[in-house]
Amino acid sequence: MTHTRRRREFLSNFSRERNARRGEANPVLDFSGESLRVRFAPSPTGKLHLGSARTALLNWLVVRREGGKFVLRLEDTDVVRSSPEFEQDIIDSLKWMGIDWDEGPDIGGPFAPYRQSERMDLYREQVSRLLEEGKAYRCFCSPDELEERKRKVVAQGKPWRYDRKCLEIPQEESERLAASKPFAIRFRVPEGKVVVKDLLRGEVVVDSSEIADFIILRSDGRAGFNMAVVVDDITMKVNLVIRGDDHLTNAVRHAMLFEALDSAPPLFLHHSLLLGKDGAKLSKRHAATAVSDYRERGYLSSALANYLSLLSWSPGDDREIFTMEELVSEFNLKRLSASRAIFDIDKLNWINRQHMKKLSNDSLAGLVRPFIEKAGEKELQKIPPEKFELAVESVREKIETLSEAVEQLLIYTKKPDEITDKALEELRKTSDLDEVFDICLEALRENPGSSRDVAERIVKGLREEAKARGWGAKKILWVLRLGITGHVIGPDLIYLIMFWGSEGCAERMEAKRRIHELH
RNA sequence: GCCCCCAUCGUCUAGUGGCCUAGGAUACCGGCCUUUCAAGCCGGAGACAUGGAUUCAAAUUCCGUUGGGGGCACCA
Repeated sequence: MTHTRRRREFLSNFSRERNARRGEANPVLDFSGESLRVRFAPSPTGKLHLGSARTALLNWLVVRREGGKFVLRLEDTDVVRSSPEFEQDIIDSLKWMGIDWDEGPDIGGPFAPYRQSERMDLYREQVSRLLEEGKAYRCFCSPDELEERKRKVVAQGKPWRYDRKCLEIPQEESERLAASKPFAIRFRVPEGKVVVKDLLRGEVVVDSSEIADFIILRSDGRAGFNMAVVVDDITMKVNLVIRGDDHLTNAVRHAMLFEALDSAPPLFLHHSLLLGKDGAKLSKRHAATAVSDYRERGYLSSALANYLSLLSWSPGDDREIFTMEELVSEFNLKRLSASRAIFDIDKLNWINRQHMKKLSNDSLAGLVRPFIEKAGEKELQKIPPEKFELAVESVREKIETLSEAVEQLLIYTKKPDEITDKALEELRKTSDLDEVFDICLEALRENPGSSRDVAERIVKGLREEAKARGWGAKKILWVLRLGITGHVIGPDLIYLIMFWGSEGCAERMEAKRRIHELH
């Protein structure tokens, strides 16, 4: 595991260097008195993706653990694909997950605005500066021309990279042409090796000849992504950039831009990407990808965050279930792994179950209720609160998500005489059916009420009755279940009796016996 | 194609040269429990990609190979 070694060496060098300067110790990160500033910068071109949520969570955990500020910045320069609805989804989803920010488009902050679309002048200013300093140049090649030249090069089997045609244009001519011809501005990539300091991967060295002169200002006057990001990270004083692996090569461009703008680059951490079962970047063809999808499906936010945190990270012991608070105190960058992470819904389901287990019946019932309303189950909504809580308690062990509770609870809305074919069949093949029915009804009538005691007494009594007759307990209890619910599966008998009361259960059994002629 | 990143059970991971006949979790299979479905408990199967090198000793260090991923846009 090369990465482990490199990361640890780098981390220890990093802290040693800093600590020596300050003369004090900090276990992981130390910015020489500057406070930590991290950012999460999604582009509102879709709902908050699980992978982005993981990035946001990583940033949040680090900053809440180490102290510092968390900045939310919207990278909405793509006017066509960006939309306010997606922006809202991102904000709602982050909040739902328990991720909060100290500065952002909704709450402002000392470096506002926090939407790139509102910062264009700032970018143009810096682009002009680069242009004046000869670190950038105008490119008059039209998209069609570029396409044409690219096609020719590719046809010869050579890799295409911008050919610097416009770099040859003399300064005066460039300025003259600028008045009459549309142009974009490209960054003039300097020669030499570029080093990206990455907390996870050590120092990544790339020769700048690998990088083409990229666009920093489009011909329509909008700044390019790389330029906007760098100007923002400088002006917002971001000193740690945690983002996906897919930006590692961009980091090389960014490092060059920081240098060109006379700014120290932040420290980077490029985490591995979230992948689907087949190993490709997680996308809709693998599973639902939006955080809001999981919210709607009845996952607990704490479970989703817990699961996401466990990809590429472990506490170093066998513990796996953490609340958000526990994650903040346990999370440590030193234990983050650089290897890939495949999304596994089974594990998420299990973790969700573990989180639901920790909830009281009362809280769980409260969380289930909205799912019933959304499902439009009127009958379930009519159940009075105490009964509802009881009903939820009776199904909680059976469900993996909150929404699954709805279908499980439906058993409590069945009419007294309703029965499934399967249940009828089971009853009809029971020997001494009439007698067993009578035994059940008698036990129910002799113990009126709906308390747990009553329910337990009834079931216990029926067990003894079966034993006395030399039957298995199943012979009687199976009929009791089918008689009360009309279904072959369902909650524990104790709960059924408590829910309907022994009188109610007796009525339900009689209704079925009469209407379906069970003898 | 070029550049970069990654590589332990199907999946998530523990593992920093001897505690490793590789540990845990999940999923899977079997058993127990049991009125059903679950849950729970017990057990089983299941991995160091590969070839070299260093070393008394390598999952762990180094090099090559293979495989996977990402990037190479007037997208972000």
